[in-house]
Amino acid sequence: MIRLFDSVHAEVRDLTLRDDGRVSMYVCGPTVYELPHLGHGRFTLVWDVARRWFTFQGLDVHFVSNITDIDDNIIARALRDGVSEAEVARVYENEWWEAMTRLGVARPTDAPHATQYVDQMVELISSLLASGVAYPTSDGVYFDVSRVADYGLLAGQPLDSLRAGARVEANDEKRSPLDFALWKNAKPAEPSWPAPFGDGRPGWHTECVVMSLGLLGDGFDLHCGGFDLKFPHHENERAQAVAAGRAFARHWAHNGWVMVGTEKMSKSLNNFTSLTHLLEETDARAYRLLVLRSHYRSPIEVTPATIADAERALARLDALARRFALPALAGQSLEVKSSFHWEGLGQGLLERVAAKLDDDLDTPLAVALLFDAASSANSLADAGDEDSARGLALAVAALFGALGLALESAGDEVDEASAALVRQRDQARAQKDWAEADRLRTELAALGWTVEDSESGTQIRH
RNA sequence: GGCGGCGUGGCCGAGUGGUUAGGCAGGGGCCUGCAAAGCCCCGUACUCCGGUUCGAAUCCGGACGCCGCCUCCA
Repeated sequence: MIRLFDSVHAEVRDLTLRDDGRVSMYVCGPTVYELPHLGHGRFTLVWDVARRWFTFQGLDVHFVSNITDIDDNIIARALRDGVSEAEVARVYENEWWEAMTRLGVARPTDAPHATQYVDQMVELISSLLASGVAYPTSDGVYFDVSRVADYGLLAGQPLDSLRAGARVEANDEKRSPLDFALWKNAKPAEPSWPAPFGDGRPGWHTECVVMSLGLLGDGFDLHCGGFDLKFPHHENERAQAVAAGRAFARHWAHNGWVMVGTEKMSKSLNNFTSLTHLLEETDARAYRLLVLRSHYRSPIEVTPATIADAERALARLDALARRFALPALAGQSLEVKSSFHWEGLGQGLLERVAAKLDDDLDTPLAVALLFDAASSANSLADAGDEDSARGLALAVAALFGALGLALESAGDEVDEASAALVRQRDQARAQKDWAEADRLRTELAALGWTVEDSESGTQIRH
């Protein structure tokens, strides 16, 4: 049984599924109007890991994550850049998938676009208007939060105290400052869609509720996203579903944010670092390992120092992969437990790691166990027990693969000039000409190579 | 103001009422022609003040500090 912290109940509880053996999960995706930042990288990695783990454990996962391709920010960006909204969305959606590919985040089963669900949004809004839960104003259609009895469930506060702290500016036509826009009336030169209650475009909260219910159906299993979406976004999604008489998510899970120093990385603080930029200069696996080494609900700091730390830890794992010539795993493919052979030490490792991951995705402890196992594998091999060592190392690679982290056993490509130096060095060493051997090592080092001697001769890597 | 989270050794970062988290960096050793990689050993930490307990970093109370949500945000 997989257990997960549920944001509504504020405790770890069993992940009970609507359909046995199948998980339906929705993760709020990006609004595509700029390059993805580190926070996007965090949440996609966290939920990619969750999805991969569920899959590894034999569950059939239906993973939906949307692309919001119409919204205020996109319109503003289009105006600034002098291009169409569709063009802004196209450009930044491409950047998004490019970054996801580099991060090794597997494609969602479905990645719906908001603009392709407008008809269903109009339908929902019409029904909410008909039942009196929604009301029109001069600039759009709003949702009356007082009509949902348990509004505030996700916020963990009753409506009154939420209202008391409301920072939204007063709007005479809104019945409550917490009421939110379901539909924004068309403005000149802005994209709009026809609707019986007036041409316009959908509000953000309406997009996600329609897409999640549309693709996963009523009472789907798990709704995920960053903590900052818990309220008001997820609260408002849920409110619409409840008002429409539809069962919404059975479980809610939220991930911690990325910190910049002591502050949260966020739009309003304008302190975000582009994920695209990070991936241009570092091994994307380092970010994944950094994410895996802290709990998904804790905040993390992503800085050159923490990334470098992760890169050095990664080097240790790659060295293990080279030593045992472990197969490359992960990438876009999702691993499944049953496709590996588990026995002996590997079986024991699997059981211990699985116990941690099944318990609220405790990746930091799982990773600690895997590093321990890596040391054991090396130790066993040093002691001459190659079979046990290799079995354990294979299990380590399989489990990292399950989490989407591919260990690299392939050496770097060696150019002919460097290869010639390697041959010369082997010759010098065979003749015990240590001075020449050391000279050649220095020469290789100057070309950026780290030299390692082995039974099969000089090996070099970057 | 309401609600929630956090404060761990040089750094990152877990965790349980009593026994080594793990990684990085550092020191010593083994291995090596010398290295690299690997292995072994080493730090005895938990904001502060009370309390509960045979025993608390881990439970309770308080103080201090920090952060988040109640606008947009992953």
